[in-house]
Amino acid sequence: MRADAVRSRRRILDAAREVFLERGLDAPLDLIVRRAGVGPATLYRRYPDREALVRDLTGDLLTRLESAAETAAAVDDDAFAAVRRFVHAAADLRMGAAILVLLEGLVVDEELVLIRTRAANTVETLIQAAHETGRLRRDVGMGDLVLLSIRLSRPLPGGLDRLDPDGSLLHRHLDLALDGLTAASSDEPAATAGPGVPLTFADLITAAARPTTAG
Amino acid sequence: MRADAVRSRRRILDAAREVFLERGLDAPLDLIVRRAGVGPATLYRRYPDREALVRDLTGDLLTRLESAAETAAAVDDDAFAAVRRFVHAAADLRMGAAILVLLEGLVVDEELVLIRTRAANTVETLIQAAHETGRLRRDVGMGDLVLLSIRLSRPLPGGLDRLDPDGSLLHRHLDLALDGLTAASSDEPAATAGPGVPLTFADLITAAARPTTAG
DNA sequence: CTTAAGCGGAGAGATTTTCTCCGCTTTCAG
DNA sequence: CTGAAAGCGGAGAAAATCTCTCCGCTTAAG
Repeated sequence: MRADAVRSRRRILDAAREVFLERGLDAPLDLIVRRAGVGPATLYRRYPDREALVRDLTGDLLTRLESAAETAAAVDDDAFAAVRRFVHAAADLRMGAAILVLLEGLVVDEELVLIRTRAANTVETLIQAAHETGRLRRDVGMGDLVLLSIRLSRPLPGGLDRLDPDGSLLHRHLDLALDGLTAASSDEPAATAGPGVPLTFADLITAAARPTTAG
Repeated sequence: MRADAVRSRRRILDAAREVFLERGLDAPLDLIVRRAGVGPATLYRRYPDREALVRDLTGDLLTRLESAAETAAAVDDDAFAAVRRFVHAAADLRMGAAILVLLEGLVVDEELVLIRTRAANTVETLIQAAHETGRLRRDVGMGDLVLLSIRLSRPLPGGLDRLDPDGSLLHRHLDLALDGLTAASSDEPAATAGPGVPLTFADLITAAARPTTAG
């Protein structure tokens, strides 16, 4: 693959992630083209249709996500610290794009499902370990963490993103929120949230699966 | 005002809030019409242009928001509980719409600014009281709370909203996150987030103000 | 029961979006 | 350095979407 082609692909993928997050998966490709600073032909040449683009973007993000999970598991001794690291990394990748895109029902691709499963397993292991150390609330599951990461890292409308040009506010808010997910110790009055049911990754997938076959 | 007109207005306003949150302030009015289940003429008859709609929506939400703040202040003895109640109420109203709309630069209307200021003052009082009880972290300001409420209550793309048909998950996550905003007591190991600077409401306004006069 | 206010659908006109053709530029192997 | 193949961007036609109005029917309220 030629060097300039690689560059274009990266630009398009980055732009697509932002635009899809801001405007939804059916945003005009035109916007992506403009944000990427490439000509329309460059996009259409590589991706014959919208789905091809979505597929490539998903694969890209999932791969990076999985490697983030592995890094987190390898670097931190403490399981909760590893979870924390992973959530931050996921937010940096704007995992929301991967998830929403992945689950919009477009992807039946076996290879992607494989990557997804592998990433999910790695993270699940991390979370179980954190549960066992007692630092992570038992009623907080992977679904909760994923949702948290999606919500806090999603681009905001109305220029509010200017509040956080370098992402430091995002990470600060993530840290604060993560503190709310720690298990209450016996004498800690802070945790006022009642007990609940952990949200699993499978819950997310089920929810996002288009009700195509239903009815 | 005739009863069916009142009903139409309510439908349109509710639909507009959702659509603006999902697609941004320049979403097609057509979508709003469709979601509201009314004819296009019904919208255009009441609102000659987009701005009129935005203005009415903003006023509606801000008024309700202010009354939520007052209720919270009146009902709860504990200041932190009042803040908590207010944040939940704000999320129910999808405050995000009010804020984004307010701040997208459209509103120069004196009346709206007045309502906004009144609402902000009420909330600010609540927050200061919560700071003084020592239960709310000093480095968490109104801007942080507003942002949190916006982020957690914003509609999600890709069918993920099906996870939470009745809003209970939203409130659960809010509670968890709010627990992260409590002040660390001397022997509490949970709060790992380092100290930071509180985000004020003014910060939000400044950030969102369109750089119209700039340049 | 009258009457005026309000409603929704059809659709013309304007705008936006998709997608391709083609001449110019960049990469890279030899 | 040079040639050839791969890649690029802009212009713009065709299709799709969006805006906004006219008008005959329905509903509310006195």
